[in-house]
Amino acid sequence: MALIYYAESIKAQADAPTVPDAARPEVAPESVPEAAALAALHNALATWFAVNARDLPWRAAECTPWGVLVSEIMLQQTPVVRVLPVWEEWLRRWPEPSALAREPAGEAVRAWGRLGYPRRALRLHAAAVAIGADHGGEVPGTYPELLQLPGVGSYTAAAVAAFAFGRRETVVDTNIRRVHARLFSGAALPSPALTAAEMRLAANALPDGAGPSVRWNASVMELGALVCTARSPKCGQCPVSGSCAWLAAGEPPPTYTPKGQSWHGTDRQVRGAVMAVLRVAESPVARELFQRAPADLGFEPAGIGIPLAALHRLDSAPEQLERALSGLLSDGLAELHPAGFRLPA
DNA sequence: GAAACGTGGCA
DNA sequence: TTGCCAAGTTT
Repeated sequence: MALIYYAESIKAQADAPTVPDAARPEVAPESVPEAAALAALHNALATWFAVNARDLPWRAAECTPWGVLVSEIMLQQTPVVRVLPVWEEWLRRWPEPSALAREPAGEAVRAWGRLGYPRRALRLHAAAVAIGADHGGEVPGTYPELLQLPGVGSYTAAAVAAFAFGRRETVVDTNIRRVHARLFSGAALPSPALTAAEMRLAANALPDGAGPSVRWNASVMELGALVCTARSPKCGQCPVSGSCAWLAAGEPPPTYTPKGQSWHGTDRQVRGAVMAVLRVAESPVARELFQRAPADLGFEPAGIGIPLAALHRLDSAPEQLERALSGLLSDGLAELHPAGFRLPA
């Protein structure tokens, strides 16, 4: 499968600068290497990427911008291996934005399956509707246009403009942040929140020219995913370990401890369990079914079964269930039908 | 700027 | 087993 990043004819060649000169600080806390050393890094990673890049379907030359957009939304906070089968099914079922826009939003949520953060499915559906209304059914190709779409933030807008349209953009995701932190800044991990200094650093590291910049963005991201990983990085396999500030500094430990996301016993867990029920339910689910164990009902609710039992094993307090249900309603992930709760129709 | 938002695999 | 972590966005 040919990767788009090697194609001679990148779809667009826009070279808009991503950071205005006025935004640059007098002194950057960390900076990229001088031009010759930076060019050597560009070449080293391009060579490494040509050999080691994963053969992902959204990187294929024949993948449409819509396919890239769907992949980028699905990949937000979600590992590649879990996205792959769902992405294939979505693109088979909805090969273009208009196909998805014609469906009820609830179908998008149902097809989202267990990818997590189901509001992404809702927003992707809304994005498909907006693409039909504002862009003639074609995924827009510029950063500001993409940024207007629901569920598309600064990372996704830059990624789609770069990887689907071949534009020179400052793409900064968690992988790129980590590689930059180690390679340029000598830190084990990036700061908890993305800073303006990081964006300047990333913009300064970008090679000139659309094609090289796309290749650089993709290869740094891939290096972070495969080699320069958060835990136990494989520095022995790293093509730029000789230039790594973190290695040169003796691999200092992180200067902060990330706060873990709590899960057990949270409203979030209850929301997830309720959504698991609604996704498999064949008809609206009465509130009573959420509150009483299936065994106590004296019958097996049609087409629900195991997810409902899982919900009851949580044994959440009534007010917690209530918070979850009302939250899902206000988020548009569920709606209240006379017969009970269901996915949005 | 902090907090909320799913899910499952791995150490 | 518990906690970390994964191609972030929104409020």
